Amino acid sequence: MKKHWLRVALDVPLPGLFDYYHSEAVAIGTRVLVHFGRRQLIGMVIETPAQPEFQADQVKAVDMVLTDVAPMPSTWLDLARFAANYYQRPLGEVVMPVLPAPLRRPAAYTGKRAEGGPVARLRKRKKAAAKNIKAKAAPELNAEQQLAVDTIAAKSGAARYLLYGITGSGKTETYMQAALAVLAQGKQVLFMVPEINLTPQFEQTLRQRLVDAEGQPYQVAVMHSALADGKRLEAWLNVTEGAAQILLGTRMAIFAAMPQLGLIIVDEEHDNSYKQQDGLRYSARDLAIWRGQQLQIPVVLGSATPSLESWHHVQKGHYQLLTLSQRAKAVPLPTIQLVDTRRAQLDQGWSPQLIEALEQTLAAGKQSLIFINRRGYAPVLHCGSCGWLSQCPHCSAYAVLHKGYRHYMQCHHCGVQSPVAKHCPDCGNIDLKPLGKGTQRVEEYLAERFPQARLLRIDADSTRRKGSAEALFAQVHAGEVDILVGTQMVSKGHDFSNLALVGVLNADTMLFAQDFRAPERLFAQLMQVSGRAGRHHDEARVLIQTDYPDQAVYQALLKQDYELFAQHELVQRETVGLPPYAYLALITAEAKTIDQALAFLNTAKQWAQHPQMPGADRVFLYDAVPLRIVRVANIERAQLLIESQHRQALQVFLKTWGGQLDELAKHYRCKFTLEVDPQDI
DNA sequence: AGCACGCCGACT
DNA sequence: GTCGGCGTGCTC
Repeated sequence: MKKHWLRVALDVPLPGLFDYYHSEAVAIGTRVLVHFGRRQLIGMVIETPAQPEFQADQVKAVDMVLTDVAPMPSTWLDLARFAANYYQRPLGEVVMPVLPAPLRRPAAYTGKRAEGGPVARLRKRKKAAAKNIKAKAAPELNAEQQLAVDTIAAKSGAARYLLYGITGSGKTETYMQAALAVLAQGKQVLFMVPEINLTPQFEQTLRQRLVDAEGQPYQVAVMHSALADGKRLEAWLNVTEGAAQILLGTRMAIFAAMPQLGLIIVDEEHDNSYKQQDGLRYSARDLAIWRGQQLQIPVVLGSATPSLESWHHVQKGHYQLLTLSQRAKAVPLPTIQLVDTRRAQLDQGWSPQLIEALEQTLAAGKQSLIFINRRGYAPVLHCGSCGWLSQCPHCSAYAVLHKGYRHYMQCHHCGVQSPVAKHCPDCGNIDLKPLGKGTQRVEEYLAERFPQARLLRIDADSTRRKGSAEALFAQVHAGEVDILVGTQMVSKGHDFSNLALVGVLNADTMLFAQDFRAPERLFAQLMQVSGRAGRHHDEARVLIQTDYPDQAVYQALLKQDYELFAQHELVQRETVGLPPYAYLALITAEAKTIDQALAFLNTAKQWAQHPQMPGADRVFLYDAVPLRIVRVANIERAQLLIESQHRQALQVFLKTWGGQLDELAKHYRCKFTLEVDPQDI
């Protein structure tokens, strides 16, 4: 019997592919059921070599060739290969986890109830009739929107656009019309959104607006992680087999195989949730750009506050800028005011201006939103009388107070430690306090101060139960709430028609987080939350309390001027050599003791300095530092930042160096992760 | 990552 | 006497 050798990708954290054989030829991209050690796994055939690389007498036969779906196409495998290489993970950790669970679960094929496999069982179930959707007519586009649509539709081949438009400027309608032009050519469209459960109306808009010339709706498939296995499989089959023309999904949707893909749209492209935070740590936005290039199709990134990476690409001429500067409904932008809290008589953190605004809004029968940031606890040392902050002498970052058996200040960027200042170096004040107080008392205070107001808090805690977020938002829309207290959850998607006031309490704690992207996030967040107010209302106000009204980010917010902010921030980034002027990778090590984690990272750094290490002369390694939250579940964590001016040099370096770290980690009894293009430092 | 083997502590 | 803790070694 002839043995057909197969090299199979398996979802195991081991480098490389695994050799198997089969009695007949198997096409590349086919899934196979195999024995691996003592367990059974489903993997994917990646190569069909003439000879195995592994010792031939130890190569096992494949248990089953799974032909219930077509082999994955070669362009899809190229995308997976690129992602595996770029993010430094084995190919099996890319190709398998991105498939719907039933397609990679052995029990779905071998179990007692597995007859025919999950795909056959799905097909056997009676197909529900398509919902009758009432199509909506196309609204008239303004000149800017029309220009954007025409520009996107005019060019064939690869093209990258940044659709830069303020809240309410009609980005969504621009997407729709651009999509319609592509759909009319018989092509598919991929829409990506940060979090689907926060934007349910987006799906409705797609279904209502995307109809063909005869008024027949195009088929929409939806994909996100909260979807049940069967539903996800169904959506996946619909797009891969071309039955659905539109895929609306979160970051995972970038890995859907779409045979006729003709346009990719990434809405809110600056949003952090496009970056996967475990396993393969990919950026769906960046992969969208790659995929557009690969397939020679246009990619549209949309945002009111683009990532500085994308803005930089515009300035370099890599992306074409499409600007929407007019509000579609001719409603003026809300006015933004800064409340200088150094000069205000605060009552438990509340300025008289904000209290007065709340009173007025209540009296007018309008709604208010108090926006709070739960992650505002970075203990930057702060002088209340002159505003001094514990700036690191070597970086554009702040040294953070470490409390423990001994107290010290440390910059998490360069690792430099210093003693805790006993008095303010600028004015001598001895009453230095860490900035960043808790926010739990916000609701209590409001309840006390405004006993007649109906309060509602929307955050991760209050919406833990499935579906409860929608119920809470419905209360706001129904006018059952006077003052809404919310975290960043409320800043996305929802459009509150009666909202006339937004108050921001602890913005400064967001600004002085040790992450260099903190100002960028703060700006995007506050612009976005401001956009919740006054979308149907002509006198909406936003009040931001701050000790630092002169900071560039607040001055830009005051003018609602993204370009001013981006310009300022890019100069800073260039000066200190941070993205988008440099490329980063981050190693995070976990061990029983912080010493083990640090020893592992320090040795790894020494290895990097070996003259023979490829790319080492063009990368810079910072010192290993403990994480801000060092200890989690009895594991201590430290990290090491790697920087290079050259993406390719960093890639080459990581490939060799990163490949040697498994062995080293074992020696120090560490676990580690390597993240390319980290978003959170 | 799983999964099994293997060698030491507190229980029916 | 066993149940079970998690160290360590292997997976084509």
